[in-house]
Amino acid sequence: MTTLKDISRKLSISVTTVSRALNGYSDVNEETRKRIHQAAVELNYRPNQFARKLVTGRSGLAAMVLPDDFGITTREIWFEILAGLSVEFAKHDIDFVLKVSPTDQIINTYQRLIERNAMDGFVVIAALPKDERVSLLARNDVPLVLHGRSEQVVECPVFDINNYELMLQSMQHLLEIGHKRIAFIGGPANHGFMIDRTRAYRSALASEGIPFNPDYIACGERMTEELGMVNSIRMCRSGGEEPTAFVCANTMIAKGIYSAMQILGRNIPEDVSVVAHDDALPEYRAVDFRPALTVTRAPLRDSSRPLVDLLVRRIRGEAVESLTEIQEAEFIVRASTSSFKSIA
Amino acid sequence: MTTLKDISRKLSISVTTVSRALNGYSDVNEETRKRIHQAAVELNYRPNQFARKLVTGRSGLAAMVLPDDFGITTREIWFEILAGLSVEFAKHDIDFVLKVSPTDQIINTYQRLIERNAMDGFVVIAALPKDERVSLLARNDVPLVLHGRSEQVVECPVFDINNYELMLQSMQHLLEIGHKRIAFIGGPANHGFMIDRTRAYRSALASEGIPFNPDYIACGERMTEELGMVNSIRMCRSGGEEPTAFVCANTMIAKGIYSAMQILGRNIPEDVSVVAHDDALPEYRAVDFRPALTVTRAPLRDSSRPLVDLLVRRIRGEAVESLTEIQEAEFIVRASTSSFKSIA
DNA sequence: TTATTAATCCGAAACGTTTCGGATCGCTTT
DNA sequence: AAAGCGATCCGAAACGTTTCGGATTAATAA
Repeated sequence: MTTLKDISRKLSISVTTVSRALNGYSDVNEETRKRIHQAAVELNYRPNQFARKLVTGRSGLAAMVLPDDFGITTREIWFEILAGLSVEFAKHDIDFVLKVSPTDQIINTYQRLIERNAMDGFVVIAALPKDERVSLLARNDVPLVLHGRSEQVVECPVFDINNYELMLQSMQHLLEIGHKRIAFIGGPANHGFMIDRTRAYRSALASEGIPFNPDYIACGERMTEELGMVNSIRMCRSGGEEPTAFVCANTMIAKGIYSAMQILGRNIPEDVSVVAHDDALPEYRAVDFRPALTVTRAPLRDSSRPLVDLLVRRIRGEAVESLTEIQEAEFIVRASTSSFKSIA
Repeated sequence: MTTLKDISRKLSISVTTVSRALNGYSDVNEETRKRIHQAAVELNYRPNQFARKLVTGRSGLAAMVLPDDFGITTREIWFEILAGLSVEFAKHDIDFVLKVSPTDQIINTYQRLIERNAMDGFVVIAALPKDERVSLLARNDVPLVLHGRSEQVVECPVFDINNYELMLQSMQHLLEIGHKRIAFIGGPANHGFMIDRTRAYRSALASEGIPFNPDYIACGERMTEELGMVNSIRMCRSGGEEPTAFVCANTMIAKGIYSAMQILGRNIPEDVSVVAHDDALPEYRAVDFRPALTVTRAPLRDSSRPLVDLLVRRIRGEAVESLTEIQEAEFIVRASTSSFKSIA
């Protein structure tokens, strides 16, 4: 392994200068910088991360810890997120470490990681309004980036999609084409994104003077096909008035509703309209639904870059105030929504 | 952050002795060791991994690099593997870093990681007979553990399931209950596990004097439902004699065959028998197949522990010869296989 | 001419460990 | 009494970087 000292010796230049040249300091002559760089590539020099960490305090490591029961979502989605983060971190020369922890040990795992002091930062996904993970990390002054907005006023960078707005768009679309009985099937009620979307749901209804019907809203721990299937069937069979439209927190739920409607002998979009939020998972392509699914679209893959960027900037010491990014979703009308014709 | 020096100062004992006490060396008095340990917990001492790495050369980091197109398998499976590795490494106080790399850059990625010299070891999955990753790592003397047997005689620990044996079991079962036209649908022909299983397939046939029919074997890059579906349909429609039994390299393929048979109007197990190898993924539970699927079973989850153990022992310097572990699969007969009755 | 300044460079300390090569002391053997 | 030994401890160097606080030189300003 070649070290600074090797380059220093070869060129008869001090270790200090070699270090400063390689790190782009201004107090080194342009020509010696050239020579140093050249020697560095010739000798195939790689800085020793650990020596560097020892003095700078940076480790070049960032982590994410996830529950071994996969929390609100599925393996595919986690993997999508992980893969994205890994490649984005790599661009900043940061190694991405994955910690899987028993669900009831999550906080302990964070605690240990913080104590060991080996991570430059964390990415925290699926923010709860009062998120213990966030407060623990923030309290210990370790950089984190949060996916999803947390209620607590916290000194940390945040990335999120505009959940309020995208829900509003879906609702307005359905309302415009005449729907009045609109159901919403989503994830855990306590999560940030659900709070925002529920708020938008209610406010859209209110703006049309439609009373809020609690039977038309369903929340489940896991946003799966099953959730969509079970709840849409329940809503249609409850004996009351059936919903004429469904909005779903993701495309898996929509898929479940498609199956349910087939079982119940309802046609999409003639009998019921369906719109979903689309994370753009390759396994659930909204365009491949039959009929093709109307969605608000915000690819999960696209969240990795901003998440990593925000965290890196935080680690570099940028002011937290500037580190917020809210992404707007795209609204794409396809064949799964059509205007509601009341039964003749 | 508390350091050795802090403990040393507090107890008026040299840093050396503190270090040696904490690391269990024998040349420190039992009583002072006690005091040191106590002080360590009082001060909440955590050794600085980076200082340690600097002198020992160990980083407490292990990595796995995977292709961004997920190679032979699916997101769920990768995630299952990742999760298992993460928790097992954690037991050895090793952080697990995940590298996702463009498929055509895999070797470069390894190269860079090796140069940076920041990983204690790698786990390499899905061995090819001549595996460039393996030879690269071995050549550079970096510890790795291999999942799947590689043809090349290589100085590295290996974990595998007994692919030859499990295939033999499936075949013998089918042969015993009278099947003669047995098809095999599996993964990429060049992978170690496929080579072993194909060998077993042919030798089982040979032992019954049944000629090998190349039309009855199908290999695909990705072992998915689609692969099972497409190939089983093709085999049944080829115009020649239809197979009376299928053996599948995993349960997803089996699922595809189930769908295909339904489409073709064939009943399982009356018309065709199906047996698969079962990695025990929660999403594809063989017992939940209708009819329940006969399998050779070797849970993927169970491979994490041996993989990690082998790698850790290799890192610690154990002789490679002792570091091989081959796991036998369990054979479980369920309802998807029944004796072949030639059409009356 | 002398003082100032800018451009380059460098020595040495520091980060927190581990480890090599003794040192000390009291006991046992000769 | 001298030598040897085991048990226990420790100083100092080393790992590879970064960085603080100058040092040197030549050009510029006074």
